Amino acid sequence: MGKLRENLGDYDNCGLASALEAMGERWSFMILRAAFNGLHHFEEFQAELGIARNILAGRLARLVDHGILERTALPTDRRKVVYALTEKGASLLPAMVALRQWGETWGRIESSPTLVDDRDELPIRPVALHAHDGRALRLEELRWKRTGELTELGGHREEEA
Amino acid sequence: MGKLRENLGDYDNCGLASALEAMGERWSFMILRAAFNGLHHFEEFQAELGIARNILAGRLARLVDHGILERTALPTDRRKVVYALTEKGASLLPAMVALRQWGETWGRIESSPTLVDDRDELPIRPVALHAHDGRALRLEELRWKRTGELTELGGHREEEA
DNA sequence: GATGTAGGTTGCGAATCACTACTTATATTA
DNA sequence: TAATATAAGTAGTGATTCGCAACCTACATC
Repeated sequence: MGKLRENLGDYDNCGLASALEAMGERWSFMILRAAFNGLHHFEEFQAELGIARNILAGRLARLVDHGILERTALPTDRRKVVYALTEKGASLLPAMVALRQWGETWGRIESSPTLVDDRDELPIRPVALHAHDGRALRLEELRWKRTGELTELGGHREEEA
Repeated sequence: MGKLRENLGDYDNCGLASALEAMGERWSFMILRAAFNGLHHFEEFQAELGIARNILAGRLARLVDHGILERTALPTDRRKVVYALTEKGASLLPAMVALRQWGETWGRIESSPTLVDDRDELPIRPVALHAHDGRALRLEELRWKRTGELTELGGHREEEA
């Protein structure tokens, strides 16, 4: 078996590291969740999450820096600042929901509100991986394709004894 | 070891907070990614990620505590320890891939290897949210349903000025 | 003008991270 | 068998970040 692997920790080449660079800090995902739930103001986030104010200020600034939130001063009340999800921020929804579903499935979560389709109020499907034709894919059915080479994913490598 | 920090909110008994409790620390997702890529040993993780040894030891112990990795001593070489993904750990794949895809889409990632269907080597679909019948859902088509009540998601609240 | 509100910043102790050296147990080699 | 190498950690040490509370500034309201 080839020893070809991805170069982990290489920020230039790894989307996961890049995502974590923006979202990997403590509270970032909870802030995003609050934003998805319609919160827009510093004091709202602070009250809802119970996060320390300096930490919240730092996180919001970072999320704005990364283009996940957009910061706008409200013209009707110049004290107020609106933090709104950008398209980039909103596109984190599948990742966030996948994480949330995982937590619900495996954690001791009692009764969380469920994400439902607005049209029929039926719960959405669990987030899963799908082939180009829509088939659901399991771990064993996946590979990395790296410009001509193939690497097994999730497989066991022999111990070189 | 364990939780010296306060828990993230207990935000509505939220699955997201629960997931972050297990996976929210620095390096956890990168370790998981390495595990998905077939790494099994302490030294492999350490060399690949360049993470400090004490931090790695702590993270691995935590992931084992949370049932994401399973720790087994290798009988053929009693120095070696195998860290393997559990079912719970493996079920983080959609969340991880969603994060990764987001990072690839929005970051300045050059050329990552692509996840492909093992059967036809075609790239998998971007992770997305789907209704019970398989329709793709956008943010505007979603609501929280909370045992009887409905909460708008992503909507604007009125400024109570 | 006085008071309240929104969105921060500052200081400081506690907790965590990261770098390096050390340890312990096992395996391999001479 | 002794010497050396390997695997998986621990321990000591600073640097960094977190979290709490108090404070500050601009604006709005009374």
